[in-house]
Amino acid sequence: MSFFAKKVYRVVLGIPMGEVRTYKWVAKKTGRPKASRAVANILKKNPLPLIIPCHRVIRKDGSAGGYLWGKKFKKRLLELEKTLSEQIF
DNA sequence: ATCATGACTAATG
DNA sequence: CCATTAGCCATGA
Repeated sequence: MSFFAKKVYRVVLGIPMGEVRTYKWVAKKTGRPKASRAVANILKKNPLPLIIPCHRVIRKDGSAGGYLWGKKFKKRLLELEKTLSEQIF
């Protein structure tokens, strides 16, 4: 576990349910504004797929981006979280 | 140190 | 939607 990776996970863990952030946004929070690609690398290797909400990190252009279990599942999960968070809060 | 990889970004076609 | 080009950077071999 590198220092950079820990910061990435910590930042991603802080993304609220029903909301999304971009790889670039996460990169900037880690202090490396141009390391969006490196952020993607870290998330791909993330040790806790179900705990770390890496599905809330999407592309700058709005598309889902990649996902361990497929981008289409990623989109559905995001919509589910959005509707659920609206009902709960 | 060097090299390849990739869940990126931006621009272009 | 797809493909290419160039820039970018942590990671692992």
